[in-house]
Amino acid sequence: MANSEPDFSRKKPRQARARLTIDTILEATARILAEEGGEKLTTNHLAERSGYSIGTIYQYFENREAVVISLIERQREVVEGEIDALLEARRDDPWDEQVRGIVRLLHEAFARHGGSDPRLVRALVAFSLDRGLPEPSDRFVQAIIDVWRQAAGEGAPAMDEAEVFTLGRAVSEVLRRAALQSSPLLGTRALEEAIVRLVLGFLGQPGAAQAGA
Amino acid sequence: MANSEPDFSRKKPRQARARLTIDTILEATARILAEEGGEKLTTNHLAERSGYSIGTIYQYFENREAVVISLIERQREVVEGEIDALLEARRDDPWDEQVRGIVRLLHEAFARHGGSDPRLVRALVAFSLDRGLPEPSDRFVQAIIDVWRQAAGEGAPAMDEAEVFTLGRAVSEVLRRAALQSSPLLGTRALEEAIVRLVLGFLGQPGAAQAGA
Amino acid sequence: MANSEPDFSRKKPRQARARLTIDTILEATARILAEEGGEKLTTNHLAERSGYSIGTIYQYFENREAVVISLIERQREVVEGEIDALLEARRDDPWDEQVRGIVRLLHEAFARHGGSDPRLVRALVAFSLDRGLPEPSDRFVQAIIDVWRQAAGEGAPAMDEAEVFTLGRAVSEVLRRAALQSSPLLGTRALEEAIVRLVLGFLGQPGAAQAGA
Amino acid sequence: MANSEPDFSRKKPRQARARLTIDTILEATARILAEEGGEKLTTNHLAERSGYSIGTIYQYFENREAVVISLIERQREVVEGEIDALLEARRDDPWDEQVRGIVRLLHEAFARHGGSDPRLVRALVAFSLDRGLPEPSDRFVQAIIDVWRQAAGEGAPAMDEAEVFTLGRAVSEVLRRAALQSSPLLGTRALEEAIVRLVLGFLGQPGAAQAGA
DNA sequence: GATGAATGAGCCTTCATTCAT
DNA sequence: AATGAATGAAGGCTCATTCAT
Repeated sequence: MANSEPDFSRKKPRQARARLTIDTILEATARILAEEGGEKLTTNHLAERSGYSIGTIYQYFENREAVVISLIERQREVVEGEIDALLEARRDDPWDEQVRGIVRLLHEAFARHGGSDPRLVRALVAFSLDRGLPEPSDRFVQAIIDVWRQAAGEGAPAMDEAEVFTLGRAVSEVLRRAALQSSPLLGTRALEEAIVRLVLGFLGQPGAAQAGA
Repeated sequence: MANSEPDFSRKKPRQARARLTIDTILEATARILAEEGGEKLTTNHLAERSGYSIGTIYQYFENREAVVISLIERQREVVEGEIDALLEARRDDPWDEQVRGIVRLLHEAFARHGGSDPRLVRALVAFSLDRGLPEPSDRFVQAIIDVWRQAAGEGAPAMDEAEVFTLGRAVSEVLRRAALQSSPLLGTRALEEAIVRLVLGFLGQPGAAQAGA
Repeated sequence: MANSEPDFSRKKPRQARARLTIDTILEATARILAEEGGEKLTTNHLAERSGYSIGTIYQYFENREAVVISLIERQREVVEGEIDALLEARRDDPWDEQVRGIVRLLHEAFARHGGSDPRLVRALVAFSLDRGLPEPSDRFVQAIIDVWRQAAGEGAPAMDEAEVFTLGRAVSEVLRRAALQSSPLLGTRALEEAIVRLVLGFLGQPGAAQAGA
Repeated sequence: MANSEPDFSRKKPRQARARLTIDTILEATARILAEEGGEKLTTNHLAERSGYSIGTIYQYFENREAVVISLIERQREVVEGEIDALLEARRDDPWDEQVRGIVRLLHEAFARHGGSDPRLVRALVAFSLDRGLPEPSDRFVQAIIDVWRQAAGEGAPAMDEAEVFTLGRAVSEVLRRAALQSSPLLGTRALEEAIVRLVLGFLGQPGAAQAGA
């Protein structure tokens, strides 16, 4: 025990320090993207704004691209974590209320980031597109569908791939566009209502069993 | 009268030549974007692939960016023209059939371009995002709404801004994502059905008057 | 006689036209130099501002440099012509008055051009320097010395090369600098007096015979 | 105490290295200007001749122009330093001897640089003219005037702006022209005498108090 | 671990000049 | 005589990356 402590404490600070460095660099990256745009994200400039030297950046990231990818992954983790936690809390509401809740959560998440850092969102999306990076998983669509099927009972027809794709993309892309454009609609009750209407209309439409009937 | 012809023909060839040059350059641009990706669109490479010298490119475009913008505008014009023409032809179908028709047209347009040049679409979208360029006008949403309101009669409630935005974005972004990802769903009947379901569900949902009632 | 006329008139218009073209081009050159600076004197820009095409410019001038050299020569001719004419008119004044007159003429010439087109003067001088072009001949120094020697009589000691150089350069460079800097002194009585004092002091100094003594 | 040394030496080498790099680049710049002319001063060529890469040049100079400006400033500092030192040493000579001394110093300075690097002088002057850079301060004129006034006593009339300008320009421009033209007069006793005559004649002329009277 | 001087491929762009019409 | 589309060498400069300290 006494032995493991020193090793641990000797390592911990190092790891903690490394993590701090990485965090600082990623934060500087986000700041540049948000405030100055993707074109200003040069390694030299990143070194300057992060307070670390170029050499240090290359100590932690293989190349410039790796920094951006790392940032994207981190953003994704944060958003997914938020969604999971929020879904957890609403487990007992009636199904359409739960759907509304899910939409609201997503909406709020986008409103939070999109409202403050449209350029960051824009830069990251553009980057993802350009490299063909995968999009954040649509965990929330599955949640909506799960909620709906549970209410509809066993008899509800399965949704095919095209329907899942359509529902998922429709919701997330509407929000994303609003964020990208810094639309004044983002964060309003009206937008939330419209998206809820889109989802409920889709689920309640012929071709899908009437849920809760 | 016969005398004015020579003057005319002396100018005509020049303009025709210029137009040919511009077209060739834009085609080479599209080819590079589609086949090699946005990073390979350097002025030198474009000169090489277009068959013209760098100097010639700069005779017709102010800078590299202007070439891409020009290409985007041209693509937009083509797509909008197609949509207009197609809308014209379906004027007399029943309203939900017309909606289905509009969706199909859009779907086909995306399937055509997206299917063959996903990288081109990707590159152009990424470029548009990065510069904050305006999106192609959503003429088709208005068409859908017009068709629906005509069927619903005078009593149909007006759609608010959020609803128009949501419906328009949902349809176009679902298709765009499918094209960007080169999804195998693109062009399938299943995807078309799912989108139609999305639209009809939205229009038939409480909050909107029941059309055709 | 009747025969030569047609030939003449056929040639005259051509030559006149050519001269007009050349004049127009040179004027445009001077205008660019004066208004936009030497860096803007590109063949394309010159074509644009002169109203002639690039091809036409190359019809009359071997290359871009030749245009500037031609302009410099023309300027020199104009200035020298003015000086000669002015010297002619003062032939009978007393010698120190003649010296004053010569200085005033030079001063006025510089004030006229330098005051209005300091950038043109600057550009032409810089160009001359850069290519090592010869400076406008110092005809006026010789005039001053001639006037002085005539008054001093045969006994006046000859001026050596260094003295001629010094006197000539001193006068012309003081004026040129004033023009180049757009000095507010240029054109003032005070500057004229100071230069006259410089010249008379030089001529009246030991080492030179006292003129008119 | 001994401990502080390492920190110091860790920084020192860096600065020393940077200074060496800058010096080398400036020397290469002067060499190119002197040997090949201003047109050959391209960034690529400078990199080649300095032995550093293009990137290194841009690490220390904002752009090509900044290199030349830096060189001009350095030259100016050197010349002004020489003049100051030389003035200091002659403080006790009689006034006209002091004037002669000052002229000689200037003359020697020009003869030294101008004689060896006429193209360098030419290039730097042309550059200065083109950008409208300020001329090296005329510290020496003030020195001449100070010496003269001290000898003339309190009663000596003040020199007006035009007189100071004329005297200063006359001396420096005569020398500069000689350097620019690589005149064989440069460095000769005859030229020195002629300039001294110019100065003394100016100072002794009516309109200025007779010095030493 | 951290540093930052040095690198250099390669980018975008300019502009004098040619030549077919 | 006049045109101007086309050319392409060459220039200034950026920036991701390396490596000796």
